[in-house]
Amino acid sequence: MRYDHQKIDKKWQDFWQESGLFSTDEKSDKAKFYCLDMFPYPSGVGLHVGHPRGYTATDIISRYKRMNGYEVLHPMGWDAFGLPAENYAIKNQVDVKKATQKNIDNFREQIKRLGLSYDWSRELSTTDPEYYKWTQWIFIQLFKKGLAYQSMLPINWCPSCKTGLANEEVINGECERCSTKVEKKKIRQWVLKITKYADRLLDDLESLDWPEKIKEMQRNWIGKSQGAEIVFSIKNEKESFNEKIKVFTTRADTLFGATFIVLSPEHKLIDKIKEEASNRDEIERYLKESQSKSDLERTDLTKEKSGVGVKGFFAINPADNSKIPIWVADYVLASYGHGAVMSVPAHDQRDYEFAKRYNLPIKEVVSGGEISKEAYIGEGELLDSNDFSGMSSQEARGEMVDHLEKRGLAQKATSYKLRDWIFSRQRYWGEPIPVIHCDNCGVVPLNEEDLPLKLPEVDNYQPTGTGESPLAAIEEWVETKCPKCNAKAKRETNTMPQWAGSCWYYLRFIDPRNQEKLISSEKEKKFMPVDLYVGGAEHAVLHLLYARFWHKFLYDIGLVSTKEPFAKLRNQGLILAQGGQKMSKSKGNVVSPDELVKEYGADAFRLYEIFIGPFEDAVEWNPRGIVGTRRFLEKVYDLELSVKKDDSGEDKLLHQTIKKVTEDIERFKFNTAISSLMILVNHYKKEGISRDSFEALLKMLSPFAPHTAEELWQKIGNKESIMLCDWPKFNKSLAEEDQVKIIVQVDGRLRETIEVASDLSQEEVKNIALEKENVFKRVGDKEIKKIVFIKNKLINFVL
RNA sequence: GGGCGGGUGGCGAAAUUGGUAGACGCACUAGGCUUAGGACCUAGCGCCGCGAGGUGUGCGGGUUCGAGUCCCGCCCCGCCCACCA
Repeated sequence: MRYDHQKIDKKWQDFWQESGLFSTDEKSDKAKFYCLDMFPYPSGVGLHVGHPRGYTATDIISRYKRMNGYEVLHPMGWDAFGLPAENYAIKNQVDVKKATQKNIDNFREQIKRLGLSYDWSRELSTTDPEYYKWTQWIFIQLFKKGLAYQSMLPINWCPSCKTGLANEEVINGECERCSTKVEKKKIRQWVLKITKYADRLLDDLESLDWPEKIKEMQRNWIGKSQGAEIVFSIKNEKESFNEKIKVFTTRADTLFGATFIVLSPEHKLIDKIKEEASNRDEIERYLKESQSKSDLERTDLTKEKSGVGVKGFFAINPADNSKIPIWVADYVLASYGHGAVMSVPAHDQRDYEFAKRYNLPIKEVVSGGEISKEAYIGEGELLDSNDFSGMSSQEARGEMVDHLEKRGLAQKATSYKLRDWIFSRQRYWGEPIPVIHCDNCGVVPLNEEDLPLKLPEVDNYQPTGTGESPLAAIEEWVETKCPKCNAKAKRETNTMPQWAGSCWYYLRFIDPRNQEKLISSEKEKKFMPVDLYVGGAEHAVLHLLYARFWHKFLYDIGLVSTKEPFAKLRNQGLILAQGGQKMSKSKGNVVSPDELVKEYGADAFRLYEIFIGPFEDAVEWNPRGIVGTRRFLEKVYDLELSVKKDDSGEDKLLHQTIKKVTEDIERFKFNTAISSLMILVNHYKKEGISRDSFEALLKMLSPFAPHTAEELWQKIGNKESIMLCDWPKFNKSLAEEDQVKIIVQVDGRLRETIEVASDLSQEEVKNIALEKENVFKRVGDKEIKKIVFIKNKLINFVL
């Protein structure tokens, strides 16, 4: 075998490492290009074939951009805090830190064997105290600005992981990691006020070159709706009790149809009225029942809605002062709006179902539906609504609020689905939250010069399950002095969630060893924003929203100069196991790159990773597929033996290929770029190749298959790395065809193709075409009604 | 239920503005080379048909000289969200 990939891979990987060709020159005056991968969580399983799909893409772009004269920043690091490492360590009785380091070392080796052009001098890990020092620093700034606060909250609690979870980590009522049913638990939590940034997070999406799908997911997650708050008075029969509650609605126009009020079981008013309600026991029973339900059960749409009426009390509908009943039902969420709704069964499907079940009145106030069958949620003309009757529902939406606003009973309001970010975890393996609880001073942040607050060594990472982190058991760490008054005080024992470190790592890559600051503003200005960010779509509302939030905060405190961190985002599609299943450790169908790289070489592997299908589509891994890209590389390798000494003039296909490959790289269409390189190589194999063409071919190949390209580049006598070459330019006139194939159709059906000089006129083409047997025998002496002619493409005789 | 994708050979897939459907690759078939081949070379490879030819991009209709591509109606699959008032 001439093409000894093992030797070649090693030779060039060593060369690149020593040459420093991948390191970014911060002082360069070239235009910068910041090309970033979502850094991996270094799991114990190691790399699987899904990771390198994105890494290969960014590597192609990075190498391509360097050849186009850019100073490229292309770093790699490790998102290494988090539950899996901790769980693994508990299970296998090993040291988390050591286990994590081992995983990192393994990942790094695996990645290096792929010949990816990372600037390894910038490598970082979120678990390094020199790194998390600044994560903690950011937390302190958030705290100082009032954006980090404590709250006793019924939080999502995973009884298996024994920790609180963010809303985003709860999937269908189950823990994202271990699929245990999530429970509600009230504990003290640190919360970040991401809701303060809701509007900016929403509005600035417009400016981003991101997949529309991801932007839409973020919009939905933020879930802004414009509507109104309407005030309902709550009274008892004797009218000795008089309170007011607010409800949020997007359909103020249907107010005359509000026939009852529904409170969520957690609503504050319930405590005040249940004692006096004549069916107190019934209410208590219902509250208990819904409290014991998990989120999963409460939101199960297939189940009938349940609720209980509050007897002895009623609400006043401010539209017509009618008395309407009050109900408690857990289909109303405490966490949205004001935790209470005005129920308009005629025009809301949920209220409709509820009213049907409990025989509550259904009053139609918007025309256009068939209320006997289902709720009508569309627009129409108002009915039965006093002065508003006859008005269009759209118009009434605003008018109704204006009208009530004069009496202080309503106002325009905006509601969001986005909740504040529950930021503390009752676990060990995360960044310690750098605050101290002092009896005199309250919560006091650490002095910045005392950062990093290092994680103490422990023997036991078992979560306590009491809502306290394992750190709470380390007395000598917990007991400390207040930075303000020097009295005895206790450290916060909660840690930050996994997402913390990934919220700002892209900044640290720009200035990774800065001891004084998180990032020098000079360097930040030079390299931000990230020009291209590539990773999986599964981070659409987690990492990508959190990072944008932190970035905007850092912008507000003057640390960064751009409003958004990631200018352009692309998602790689999943690589599925054979059979279309997701690859996972538990299914045992994870394909590792190691053996493939060993058997076929890094370049064949890289090529197959992106030749397999469109970059953003999910594809099934076909273990045979790599054979094709391997054969292609062997063909290229053998071409070197037949390179002709003399240059044989114009090479049209070469220039067409340069054009095609260049455009395809820019458009992320790597699969078709490779296919056109294959066509070119097949052509040369038959026709022979000149030295100039071979050099151009190698340059084009070098971002995709860098080891092979370097080796052949050297073999034909070049001294310097091919990386230092300019990207080949195509000659426009050469890239155009001077002979074209023209389709000849009769009545729209293909009858002949003719090859003629380009740019012939209709008349010339017509005459040539009509001489062809397949054409004239069909045309015969029939009348040609019309000729459709498209230059260089087609002529169609319509009879 | 809502949002976003998608449906093209045995398989992964190509196909700027409507203009040769199936490029490129895998698998397969035949022949060659060979002590041997899971290597290589040559040819073939949507379906029906010996052939001319017909037919063909989820299904049904439409626009057009011409539709994978545009319009109307339906079916199916994937992902994400989901009692958000």
